[in-house]
Amino acid sequence: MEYYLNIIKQNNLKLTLRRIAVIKLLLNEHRLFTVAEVRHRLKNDFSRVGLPTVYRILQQFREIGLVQTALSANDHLRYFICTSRKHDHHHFICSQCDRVYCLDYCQQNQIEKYIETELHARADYHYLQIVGLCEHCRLPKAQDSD
Amino acid sequence: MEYYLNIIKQNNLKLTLRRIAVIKLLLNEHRLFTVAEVRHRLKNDFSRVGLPTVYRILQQFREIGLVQTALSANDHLRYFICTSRKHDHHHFICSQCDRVYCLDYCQQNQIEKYIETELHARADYHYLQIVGLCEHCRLPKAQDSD
DNA sequence: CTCTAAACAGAAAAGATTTTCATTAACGGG
DNA sequence: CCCGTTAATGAAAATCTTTTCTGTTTAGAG
Ligand SMILES: [Mn+2]
Ligand SMILES: [Mn+2]
Ligand SMILES: [Zn+2]
Ligand SMILES: [Zn+2]
Repeated sequence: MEYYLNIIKQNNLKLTLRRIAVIKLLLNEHRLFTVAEVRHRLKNDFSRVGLPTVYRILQQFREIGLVQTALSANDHLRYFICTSRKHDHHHFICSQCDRVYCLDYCQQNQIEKYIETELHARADYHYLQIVGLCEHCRLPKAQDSD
Repeated sequence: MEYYLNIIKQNNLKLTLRRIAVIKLLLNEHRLFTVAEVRHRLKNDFSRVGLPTVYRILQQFREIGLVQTALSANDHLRYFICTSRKHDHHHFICSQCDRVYCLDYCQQNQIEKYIETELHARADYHYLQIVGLCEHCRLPKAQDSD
C-alpha cells in the first residue's frame, strides 16, 4: 500500500481520498474493473464521486504505470493493479471471475531474435495476455456449493 | 479477396458495397485503422457513409473473425485484417508506420504447461502483440530522403 | 496552525460511440 | 428481370467518455 502511494507522490500527483480509495479497491480484489464498477464502489465511501474523476484517476494511474488495462471479450477496456515489482512479466486472466494473476513468464529475448530473423525488424516490447479458468473457477467446489 | 467475401456470406451478412470497400481498404494496406480513418477513406467512394455504419461493419467483422483489433499506445482501439490462414499466430506492429505483420509464432503449448504448473489453472487462449520498428522504418532510406 | 501555490473535483458542455427506427438495398425464387 | 423477404443504412436520439472551467482540497513553508 505504502509502495503505491509513494508512486503517486513521485509522479507529482496528490494523495487525495479518492485516489487512495481506488488503490485500496484494486489491491483488495485482484481483478478487472470497469470504470463504472470502480465508481459504484467509491459511492460507498463518498457522498459524491464525479464520473470524470474516476476516468481521470484510472487514466493517470495507467500513465504512471500504477495500473494496467486489458480488453474484455467484447473489447471493453478494464483496469487492474499489478502486484508484482518485476518489470517484465505478464498476466493470466480468469474469464469467469475476472481475477488477475501475475506471471513470471516473459520471452522478450526469444521474441527479439525471432523478429530480427524473420522480419529484419526490431522488437521493442510485447504485450501478452493469457485467458482461461483459474484454480477456483476450474472445478465446482464440494464444500461451498450454491 | 474472394476468400474474405465468402466469409461474409457464410456468416449470413450481405455483400454490400460499403462492406466490400472496407475489406478492400484493409487488404490494400496492411495496417491499423481507426474508425474515423476508415470512414474518411470510404467517403472517396460514397457520397454518404454514416458513422454508425462504419462502427457496425468493423465490429461485425471482428465478431466473425474477419478483422482483429489492437490497442494503440494511448489505448485507442484500431482495426486490421489478418492475411494469414493459419489459426494460431500473432502479429508484429510497427510503432512508426502502423503496418501489421503476421507471425508464425505461437507458444500455446508451452503456455498451457506453464499455467497448469504455476497456477493450477487452464489456459484457453492467449493474445500476443509485439511492437517495434519494421524493416522499412528501422533505417532511414538512402534514396528516398525527405 | 495558517497561508499560499498548485493540483483536484464536480458540473456542464463537448465529443465519441451505440441504439432506435423508418427507409433503402441485397438476395433468392419465380 | 420482378417481386417479396430480410437485412443494412443513415438520421436522430441515447449513452458513454473526455474536456473545460471554477470552486475546493492538498501539500508544504513559515
Ligand atoms: Mn503483474
Ligand atoms: Mn495474421
Ligand atoms: Zn476464476
Ligand atoms: Zn514501419
